[in-house]
Amino acid sequence: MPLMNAKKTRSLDKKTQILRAARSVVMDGGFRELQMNAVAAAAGVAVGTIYRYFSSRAELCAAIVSTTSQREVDVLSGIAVAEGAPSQKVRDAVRTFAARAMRGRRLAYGLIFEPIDPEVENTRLHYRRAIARVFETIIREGIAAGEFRALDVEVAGACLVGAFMEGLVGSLAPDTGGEQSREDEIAGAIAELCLAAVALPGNRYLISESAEVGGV
Amino acid sequence: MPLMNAKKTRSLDKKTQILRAARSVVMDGGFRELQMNAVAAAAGVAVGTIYRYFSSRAELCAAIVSTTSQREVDVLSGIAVAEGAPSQKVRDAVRTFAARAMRGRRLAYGLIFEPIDPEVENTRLHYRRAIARVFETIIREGIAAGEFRALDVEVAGACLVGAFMEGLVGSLAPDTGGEQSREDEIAGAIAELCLAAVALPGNRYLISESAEVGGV
Amino acid sequence: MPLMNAKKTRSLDKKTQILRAARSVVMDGGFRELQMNAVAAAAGVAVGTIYRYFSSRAELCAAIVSTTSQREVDVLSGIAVAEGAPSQKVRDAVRTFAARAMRGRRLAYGLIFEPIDPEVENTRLHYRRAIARVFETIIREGIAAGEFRALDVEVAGACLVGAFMEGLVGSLAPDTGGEQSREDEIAGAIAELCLAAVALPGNRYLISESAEVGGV
Amino acid sequence: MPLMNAKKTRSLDKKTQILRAARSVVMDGGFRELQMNAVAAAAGVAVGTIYRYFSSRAELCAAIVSTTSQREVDVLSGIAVAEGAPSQKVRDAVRTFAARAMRGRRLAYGLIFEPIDPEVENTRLHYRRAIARVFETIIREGIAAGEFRALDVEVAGACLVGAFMEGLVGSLAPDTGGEQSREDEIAGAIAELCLAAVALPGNRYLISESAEVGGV
DNA sequence: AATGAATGAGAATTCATTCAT
DNA sequence: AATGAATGAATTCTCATTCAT
Repeated sequence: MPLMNAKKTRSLDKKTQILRAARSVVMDGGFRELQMNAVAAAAGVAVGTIYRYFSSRAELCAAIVSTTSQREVDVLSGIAVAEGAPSQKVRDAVRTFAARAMRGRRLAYGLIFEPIDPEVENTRLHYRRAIARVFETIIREGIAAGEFRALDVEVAGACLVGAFMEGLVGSLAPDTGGEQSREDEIAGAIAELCLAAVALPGNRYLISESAEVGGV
Repeated sequence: MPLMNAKKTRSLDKKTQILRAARSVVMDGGFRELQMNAVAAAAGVAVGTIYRYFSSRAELCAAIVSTTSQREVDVLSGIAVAEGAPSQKVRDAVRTFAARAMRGRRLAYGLIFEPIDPEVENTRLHYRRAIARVFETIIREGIAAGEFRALDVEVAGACLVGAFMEGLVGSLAPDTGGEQSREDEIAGAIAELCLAAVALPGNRYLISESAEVGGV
Repeated sequence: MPLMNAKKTRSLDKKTQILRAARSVVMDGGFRELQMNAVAAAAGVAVGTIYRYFSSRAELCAAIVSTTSQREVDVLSGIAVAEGAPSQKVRDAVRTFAARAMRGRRLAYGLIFEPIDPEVENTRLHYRRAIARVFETIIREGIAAGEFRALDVEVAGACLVGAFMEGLVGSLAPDTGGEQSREDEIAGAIAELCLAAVALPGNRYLISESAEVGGV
Repeated sequence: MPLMNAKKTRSLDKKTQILRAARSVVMDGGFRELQMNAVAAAAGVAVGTIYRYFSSRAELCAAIVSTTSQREVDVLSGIAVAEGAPSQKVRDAVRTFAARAMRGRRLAYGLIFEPIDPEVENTRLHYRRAIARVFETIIREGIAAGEFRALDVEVAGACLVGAFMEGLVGSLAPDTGGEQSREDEIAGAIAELCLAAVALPGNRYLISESAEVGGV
């Protein structure tokens, strides 16, 4: 039993190791660069070994999408179900996602937007929807709490995701060289914009006009 | 002279014919499916014929991006420079883009988001930025007119593009089967959300709260 | 009749025009660059027109080899049958060929050496042999006249051709920039070497040892 | 360690196997016939396998030129630096080259003369020059030893290479069917001619006149 | 279980040749 | 007779997948 556990552990380790290598390859060059040879080299294993753990390239892609996205979904879900005002949750969610996405811009982007392989499309869409759904939850709560307008929740969820993804990792700031303050500033601006997109005009969590005028 | 015109016209026709076929291939399967054989088959010409008009696959991709995007940029620019309140322009731009994007969802989406080929990337980014810039123009005008908040214009432009692209052609409504009214409804909701994202709380162009509450 | 003549003349003109264009293309880039489109462009005619005069690319190649080589054969033959000492004829033949080959180095070289197309191989070999045969004639005459050694005439003919072709247009002097004196000098050196290769040691046409030692 | 050696040996074997197959393809039809499919078929491997060992067709060509030529250069160099009279070295070099070139006529010829690919041209010219240089070395030594005339060494080197290559594998004796005595005879005749081309008239290594007159 | 050499289907591109105008 | 657009076979190179060791 301990032996089998050891084996299992070992196997899991190797699988993880491959998955991490694959992820780092995608971070550098997008899914286009996810070639089995490259992953094998990065993971320090043979190509054949990858196939012991992933039955095909498509499955490896799906696994990357799945595990990476799930982590984001989990983090965001944590924010969504916590105590606090929905308005503040929108802010937190966006800023949290921002902070995580800034490292691994390419991967984050690919997960949400880049069409990879017809076979992986379902997985990708699944998690993209999942992320949108977290926002939908917050929005729903915000509407109930009288902080947000009465929106079409699905539309709003998708829009928020699109807005901050494009704001964060899209055409904007393709590489600020890791300048932290600028990234924070952008993340903050995006968060405010997302909040404003759904908030009721009178929402007290909105940055007051005067403050903003003074601030920027 | 008429002969040359005829020739030229013919040539253009064939080029257009290939371009259209290529576009339809992309609409169905994304740029990944843009294989020369497939385009040739779709256009009803031989593979070699494509190369008379486009020197490489990359150039064909770029031509698709370029012509299709330019049309959208033009349409949006027309809205941006017209007379009228910036708030209304945001609405119009989003709704116009929506109406156009609904046909050719996959293509419109691909043009903005899908990484294609390193060689075509510049073209794609160029037009993506161009579309964002149209919105920046409107936003700048809106700030000056006291309708919008004092935003980071670049950030806001990108976010709006992301928001409505994702809202329109992303995970949402992968195919409503062309049900017009539903599509209009969504486009309207997105437009309001985009406007709210940038508008000053007191903006008189915002749909009044009461009306909205009653509406959904 | 004059009309038909005119036509015929025109046709011949066009054929010649194409042939010349083709030759110039080969001069620039070797037979590898002899593409029908390139020839058509250079000749100022349509591709299809080439096929009215030459049934295939191979035939066009053959025609280039044939006409160009025949001219060289004729010139060399003229030297071979003229009055004079065989020793002097070797010198003259080499120097004459040299002068002609220097312009159109690439073509001259290609005619003798470059394998083109299996279909053209026979033509090429024919003329290559023809040039060698001219030298064989001179060599035979020189042996009879007691100026040359009793050589295997065929071997000697081939060697002389190889020697001066390689000396003239091969690795040596890839481009002297048209410096005439240097080219003449090389041609002279090659001619002496070729003569020495076949001459009897006591041959009075050989440059005297003392002169040479002093000269170089 | 033995394992790695075994691996390495195997790899080398396969690379060699491919290289040999490629060489035999060139021997049959020149570099023009060196198509990846043909080589794969001849080597009994898949096309992709070739690319494991040679990154491109050009590199495969270059490898053929390089390895084959280097061997010839080495053999000739051995003769050039050995003890003995320069006159005898010229004879030996030519005869040795002849013996080796007779097998693989087409390849030997191609290595020196056939333009292959712009990318491979440098490699080919490098070895062609290298072979010429070996002869230059001998010639220089012969001049110093008072056996050869005071020649332009570069010109003479090139001419000798051209002479014996053309004599051996050119238009002459396209296939004697492997009749050894005839081949030897030709090689001998070429060697004498090459020697005479550079020797001083009184050179005692030259076959005496009387003997020769009687001989042929 | 791990390896990595071998595989070969597939994709882009070229260019001689044809043929409707 | 001339045109030149169209053709498509041929060729190089790639990379996911397999399998003997």
